Amino acid sequence: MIMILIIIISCMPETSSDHNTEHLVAARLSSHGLRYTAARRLVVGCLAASPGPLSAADLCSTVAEVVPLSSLYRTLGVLESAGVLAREHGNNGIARYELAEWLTGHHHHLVCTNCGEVQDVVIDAETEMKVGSLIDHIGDAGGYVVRGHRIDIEGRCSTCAKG
Amino acid sequence: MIMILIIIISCMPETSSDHNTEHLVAARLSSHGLRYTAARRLVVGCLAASPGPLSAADLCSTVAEVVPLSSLYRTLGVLESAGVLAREHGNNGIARYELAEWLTGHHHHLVCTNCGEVQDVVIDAETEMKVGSLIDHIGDAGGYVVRGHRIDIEGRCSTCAKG
DNA sequence: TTCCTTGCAAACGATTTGCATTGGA
DNA sequence: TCCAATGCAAATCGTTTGCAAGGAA
Repeated sequence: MIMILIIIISCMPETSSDHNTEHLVAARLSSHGLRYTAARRLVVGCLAASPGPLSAADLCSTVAEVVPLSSLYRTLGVLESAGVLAREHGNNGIARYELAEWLTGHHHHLVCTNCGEVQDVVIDAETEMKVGSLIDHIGDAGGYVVRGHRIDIEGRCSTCAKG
Repeated sequence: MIMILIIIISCMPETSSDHNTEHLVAARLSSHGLRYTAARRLVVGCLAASPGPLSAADLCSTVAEVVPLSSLYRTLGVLESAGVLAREHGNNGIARYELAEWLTGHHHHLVCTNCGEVQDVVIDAETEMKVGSLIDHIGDAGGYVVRGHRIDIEGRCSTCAKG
C-alpha cells in the first residue's frame, strides 16, 4: 500500500511552487493541531496539479486504492475547515474542491455548459482591479459589506465548441 | 383546498409586470405542450415576488398545504426544463430556483456569507457592458466560446453586518 | 379517449457520522 | 501515553422516480 502511494505521488506533476504549497499547508495544519498525513498530502497534491476544481468522485478515481471514499470526504472536510481548501458547487449540485486562494492566488472560473468542465483563469491585475472596484460599488449600493466576489464565465470549452 | 389556494394566491404581492410574466410563462408552457396548472402558477408567483432565488424548502414553507414536496420538485423540474426557471446551487449544495433571465432581466447576486441569504442586484447598463466585455475577452483568451456569466458578490448583508 | 399531472411511497446518490482501531509525536 | 486519523458500515438528507389515480382538452 505504501508502495502504491509512492507510485501515485511520484507520478504527479510537480512544480517548484508545489514545494512551497506543501510547506504552507503543513504549517497551516500544524497551527491547527492537525497532522499532514499521507492521504492529505495526496489530496493537496492532486488539487495543486489540477487546472481546475475537482469533485470527490474525481479525486476518488485517482486515490481510491489508498483512500476510501469516506476517508476522502473526511480529509476534504478537515482541509476545508482548516482553510486549506475551498468548496464550491457546480450546477449539478456536486461539490468541487480547490486550494484556497491564499495558496493559489485570486482567480475565476471558465465553466463549460456542455461537458461541465471547470477551468481556472487569472485576470490581469489591471482588469481585476477595474472589475473588482465596480463590483464593490454594486455591493455597497445593495447594503452589503463586500468581502469578495466570484465570477463564472459560462460557455463552451474549445473541445465542445468544435462538436 | 381550492379555497386555500385562492387565499394564498390572493395574499401574494402582485405588480403589473407579474401579469406579463404570467402571460409569458403560460405561452411558453403551452408551446411545450405543458399546462399552466394551479401549482405551477403558485410557484411562479412566489418566485416572481421573491427578492432572490428560493430553495425547494423555502417554497415548501409557503406552499406545503397545497403542494406536497415531491410534486413541488416535479413542478420545479418541469418549469426548469421548459426554460421558465433557472436552478443554481449555493455553497451548501442546496438548489435554489429563480425565474429565468428572459423573464426577469439579467442580474447578479449578493450572497451573505453569514446567513446565506441571496439577493438579486441589477447593474446599470453601462457598468454591465464594461464588465461584460472584459469578461468576454477573458473567456475568449481561455479558448471558450462565451455565452454568459455569473457574478456573485460575497459579503455581509446589512442585517448580519450589524451583529 | 388521450395524455398531462398529481400524490404517495420507495428509491437514489452524495455526503456525513458512530464506533472501534490504528498510528504518530 | 494521548489524541488525531482511519476504515467500515450505517445513517442522513436533498432530490428523483415508479406507479396508479385524477383531470383537462
